[in-house]
Amino acid sequence: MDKLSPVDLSTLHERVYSRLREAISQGDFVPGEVLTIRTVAASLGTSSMPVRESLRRLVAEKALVQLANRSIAVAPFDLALFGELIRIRMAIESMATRYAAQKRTPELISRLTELNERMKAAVHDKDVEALLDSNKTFHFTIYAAAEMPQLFEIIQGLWLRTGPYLRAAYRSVPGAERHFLDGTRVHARVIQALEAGNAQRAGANIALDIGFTARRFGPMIAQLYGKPDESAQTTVA
Amino acid sequence: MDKLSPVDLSTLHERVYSRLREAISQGDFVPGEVLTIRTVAASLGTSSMPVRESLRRLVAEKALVQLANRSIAVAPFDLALFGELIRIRMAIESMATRYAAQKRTPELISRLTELNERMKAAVHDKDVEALLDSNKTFHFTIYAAAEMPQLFEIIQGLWLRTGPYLRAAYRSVPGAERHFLDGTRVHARVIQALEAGNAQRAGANIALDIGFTARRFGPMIAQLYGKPDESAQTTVA
DNA sequence: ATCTGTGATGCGTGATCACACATAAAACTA
DNA sequence: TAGTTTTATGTGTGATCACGCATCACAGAT
Repeated sequence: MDKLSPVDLSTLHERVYSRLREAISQGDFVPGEVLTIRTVAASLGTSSMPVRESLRRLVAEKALVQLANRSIAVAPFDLALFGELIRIRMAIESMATRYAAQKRTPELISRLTELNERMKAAVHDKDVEALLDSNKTFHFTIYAAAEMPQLFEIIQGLWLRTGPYLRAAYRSVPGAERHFLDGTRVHARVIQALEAGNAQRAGANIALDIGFTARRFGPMIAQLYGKPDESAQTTVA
Repeated sequence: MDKLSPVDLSTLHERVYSRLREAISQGDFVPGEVLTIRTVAASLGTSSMPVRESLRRLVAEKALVQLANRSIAVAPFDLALFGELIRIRMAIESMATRYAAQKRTPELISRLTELNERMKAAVHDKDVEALLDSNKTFHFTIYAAAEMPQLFEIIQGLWLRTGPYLRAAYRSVPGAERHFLDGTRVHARVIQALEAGNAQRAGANIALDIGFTARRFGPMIAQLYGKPDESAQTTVA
């Protein structure tokens, strides 16, 4: 009687959480959009209880923010905050890369080169979604190799907060693929440094990768999703 | 008509959250202890609803863990995890210190020297509680000076997870004050480096401070709170 | 024309309940 | 007596409801 595959025994609020997290991560919501419990519950076909807990968890992870009204909204874009997060990401992700360099294996190198090839192909095909996915996978493959689960989760939290903006920018900037052609070159240098066991150079290039894309798309994001006053300033200036 | 001070408009689950967080941070619970919703609710005089949300938030912040049974417990001590958190703390907090060095002011230097004097006095008085508080305040005064709120909150999260163990160790190790005599000396070097604007040296000394205390008390914690198998291994070895 | 009180509506918050599952004590069988 | 089944207790989960607060539109007053 072992014909039965194991049933999904996750709780409802876990599934709701995953769905919401995925949606936020992919930039499906516009920054600042208010999420009401009842509405989300209705559209997901559940009661409000699981939605409440999911929203509160996402607020704790700072993917969502709680307004003074006590309503919950997608984190609005803030250029200063974005800049700080990028600086933190540069420091933390290059640290993870340095650790990964110490634990490198031939398998890691070959997997990374393969992922970078896939990314080049996505650039050629102008397939934005595949591009973003291969880029993300490339980075997280390195961070996983560091074998520091806590650090890995911190990085995941940071991607959850910066990812949506970058995805939105990529999608709306015409010819954004060109930028990633340079990205694959930086990735190649990362692979090279990892293979040589040069932790410093590998980490520096990861930081370069992050900082470069942020500088390239940051102002674009501010224009897309900036607060009224910010965009007003931009328009005036 | 400005005689009226603003009333407290926090929600119940926020207050419950604060209470629990404070209790965890001070090591009032023993690692691994199971917290049942109904029990906590009863002892706090509320219904289960605010407790549920607080517990879930603390799980999201990894101060508590969710067991396979779905019950929620205080995070048990795990030496490998503790070691990783310390390594992360060394990297991140020294980074924050380097940023603080760039934004140093005379007021910061004088406040830090004052805090360090208070810490010396606590060592002399063998006042463990005052010792821990002045130490924590010293560190966070530096991190606040970096003016990177997101980084500050990440560090707070890391202290929430390593703090309880260290506090417990300090309290149970006889003559733990002696260790902090060395701590004040390291702190003095941090102040010196900050005053001189030597970001690298300031950061390195903060890392030294963290790593040193962790190495000093880590094994002690393992013996106090380690899992049965771990402590058995320790006893055998 | 501007400001202010009033009502309606929608939402978050917290209490309560029914249910399912886990654990362990108790009863039963071999 | 040892192993197995049954029962009982307790706990998390999710649904539902009552309440209070925030927001907005509208009407009346200044």
